[in-house]
Amino acid sequence: MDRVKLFNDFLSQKGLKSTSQRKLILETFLESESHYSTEELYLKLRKEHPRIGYATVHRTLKLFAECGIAAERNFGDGQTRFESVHADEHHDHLVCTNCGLIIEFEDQKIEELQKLVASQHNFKIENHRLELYGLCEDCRSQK
Amino acid sequence: MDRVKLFNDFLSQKGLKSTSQRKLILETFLESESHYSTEELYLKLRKEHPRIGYATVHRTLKLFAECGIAAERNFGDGQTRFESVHADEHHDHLVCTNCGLIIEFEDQKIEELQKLVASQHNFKIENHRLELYGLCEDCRSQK
DNA sequence: TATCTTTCTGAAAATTATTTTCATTTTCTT
DNA sequence: AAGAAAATGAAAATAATTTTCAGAAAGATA
Ligand SMILES: [Mn+2]
Ligand SMILES: [Mn+2]
Ligand SMILES: [Zn+2]
Ligand SMILES: [Zn+2]
Repeated sequence: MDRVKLFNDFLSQKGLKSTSQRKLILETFLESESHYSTEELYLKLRKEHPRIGYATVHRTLKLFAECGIAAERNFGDGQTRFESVHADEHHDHLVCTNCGLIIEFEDQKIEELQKLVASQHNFKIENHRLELYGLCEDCRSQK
Repeated sequence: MDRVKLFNDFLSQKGLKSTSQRKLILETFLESESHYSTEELYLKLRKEHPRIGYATVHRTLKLFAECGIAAERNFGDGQTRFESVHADEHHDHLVCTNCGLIIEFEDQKIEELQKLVASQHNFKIENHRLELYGLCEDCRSQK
């Protein structure tokens, strides 16, 4: 896997150490394409590895973000979430306010229009967030 | 002022009371078009009204949001901000990551494309947030 | 391999924004 | 004016995140 190598390179470049915990956390993080909060990943890990510490999980997720293999997200539920980043890909989110479902999308026209808006204000965009909150297909029909 | 009436109607409809603090906080909140955190508004109020309590300011801002005359925003600095809402208007934000400047914009094409994305996923949008982070004109030239 | 230095870990404490509690005060209805 | 209901402000509680710190582990060096 490529992101495992990216992380290992990041660690050695920073003089940080490769530990069993970091390997485990990265492996589990990459296993699913979830948008994990620290709490959620910690609880998942603890099932198989009861000795793991919350602080270690959190610190490691922050390292992933610093390294660039993960991105921090906030969907307004008061918890920072981390999602795996795929090389140079970008996407935005549809978030179901009823069941929490997260759908990813990318719309090139919207991206272009954002750049246009920024240039109209002499603004240099570093990053952006676009989130559409509402009801997903299932939750709509259940009403 | 219209939003003063809106808030008073909201209070009486909910069986809540009109107090000197609520009047003062609303008046000060409406005075400027800022994006206030509780802390910021509290500090501003305290200069003239040292007896005002932080909790009262915060509770009142939440009431404004519930009433619909204010909206809660999060620009990623860890503080919830409140801004005055103008009837049925909507806007998104450019946020300077260097000086904190906030520029408001509305782009009808982007809004349309958002609806299109949502409909492609059978998603019913309730609300959305679009924030473009980067450097404002001044901060760009100072680099 | 043994030793040494540095970093890491996990538990607990600290921090920070927000929310709640509660005794007292204020509003506003009889 | 009296009573009921709600509001206030200070302090405590809560919750997510971050930091501290003593002991453990990694990995460089001899
Ligand atoms: Mn995502
Ligand atoms: Mn605004
Ligand atoms: Zn749903
Ligand atoms: Zn700026």
